[in-house]
Amino acid sequence: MLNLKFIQENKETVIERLAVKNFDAREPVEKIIELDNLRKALQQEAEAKQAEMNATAKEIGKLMQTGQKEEAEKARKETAQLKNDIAELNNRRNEVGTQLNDLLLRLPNLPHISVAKGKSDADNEIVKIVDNIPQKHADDLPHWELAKKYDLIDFETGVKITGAGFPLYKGLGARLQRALITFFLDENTRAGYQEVQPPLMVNADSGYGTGQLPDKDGQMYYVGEDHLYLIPTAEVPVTNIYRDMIVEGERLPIKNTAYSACFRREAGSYGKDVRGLNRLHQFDKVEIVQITRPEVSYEALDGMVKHVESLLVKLELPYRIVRLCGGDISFTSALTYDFEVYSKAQEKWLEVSSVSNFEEFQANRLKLRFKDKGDKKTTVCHTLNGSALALPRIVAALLENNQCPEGIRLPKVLQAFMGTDMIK
RNA sequence: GGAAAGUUGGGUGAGUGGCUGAAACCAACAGUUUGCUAAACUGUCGUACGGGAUUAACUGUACCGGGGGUUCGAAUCCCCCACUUUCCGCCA
Repeated sequence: MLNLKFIQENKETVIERLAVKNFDAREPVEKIIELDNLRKALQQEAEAKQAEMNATAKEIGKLMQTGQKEEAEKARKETAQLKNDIAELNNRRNEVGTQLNDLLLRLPNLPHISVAKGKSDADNEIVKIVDNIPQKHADDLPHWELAKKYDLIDFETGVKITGAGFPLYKGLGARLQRALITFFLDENTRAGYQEVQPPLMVNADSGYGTGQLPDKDGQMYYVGEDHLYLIPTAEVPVTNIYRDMIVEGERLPIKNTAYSACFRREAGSYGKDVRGLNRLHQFDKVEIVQITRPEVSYEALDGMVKHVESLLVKLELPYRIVRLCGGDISFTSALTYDFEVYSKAQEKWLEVSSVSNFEEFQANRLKLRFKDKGDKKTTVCHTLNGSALALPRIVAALLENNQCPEGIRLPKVLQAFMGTDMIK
């Protein structure tokens, strides 16, 4: 959520910058300013009357105590009109406040100044691409066939148990999941991220805190009976650890990493790129989250990008780093780098990580601020997160790229976890 | 699923209608004292939204789980809801 004062003072900038995200903000922004001004006026009027009311009430109290019943009675009668006025003013203010808040919640984050306008992922800028892109051989198999051949993943049984998009991992396939999760968590911990294991369901407050609600309502699985949402990413519970907090400045930056299963309904995204592991309703991911002082958040973002890159290097996967254009960047993000790995048999780039700086956007909703020792003022933090990494497409690329006549070679860093250097 | 108790400031915890934005203690911060440490003492010590010239002093209002009500006046009384804890039941 954008800061109201900022919108007031930078109306045109807000509209221009949101246009980069292909979001026409003129109408909502003007409405927001109008409502905010109205709210202030109503507040001032109501508070002035309330102050008068409070003073009268105090007086009545004194009169009663000193036994001046008649005077008290007289004063009491005078409060009736005030009371009505205040009630009416407050009603109007609440109405205005609700409308205002609703508009604010639906306004996307401003893209960083460096973000280019663009329509879709076709306009993203490739900032780095490695040069060892593998060539497809005629007899290369896509990962879903390799998974079957080596009995690693059973999609059909997943369908039987639950439905499409819920694969059953088996044998070395299951072990590979465990190996990757452990590897990622170990690497992230070594890089200074404290490991946490969060709940897999969250309440609505948490959903609003990180911006999934109301924007992504309908994309999350909802457990109606208990009003809980299955998390689409560990970002949600982990970032919400710090909701409604004023942290000590010296604790920053806060760095957390968490493994979680992730659940996504993916409503409306059928038809394309859904084969095998490319798109699932349930998948495993290890996430990294940072909470920083505003002035260093872009440094932190660079650090996270470097870190994620190091994971891909260690896994010996061909990758590229993409800087998202305005049209492809998410509702909540100011700047996002996507990591994609090349999957040889599909001859396709697969997104495996998205590393974003949300600046104040989430922190405003979360009411996440910090205060330095001896300082009176609180400052809103910046929040960032990234996948490090999402498993399914990593697995897809590992299987496809490392297939050879003898089986599937495993990168060195996974061999100890897997107990073998080759899936046969 | 059944029953009971509870939800107050960073923590513990007092407070059953006006003098309570909230005692006391602890923690924290600043200072005095001190050869150093410790102790002692003094002071400061919530947040949000307004006003004040958008950075001050100062000042208004709100906030004691959330929402509504009674009242001139509510942390305190009433209603609804959420959550937490404990006991019983069930169960990994």
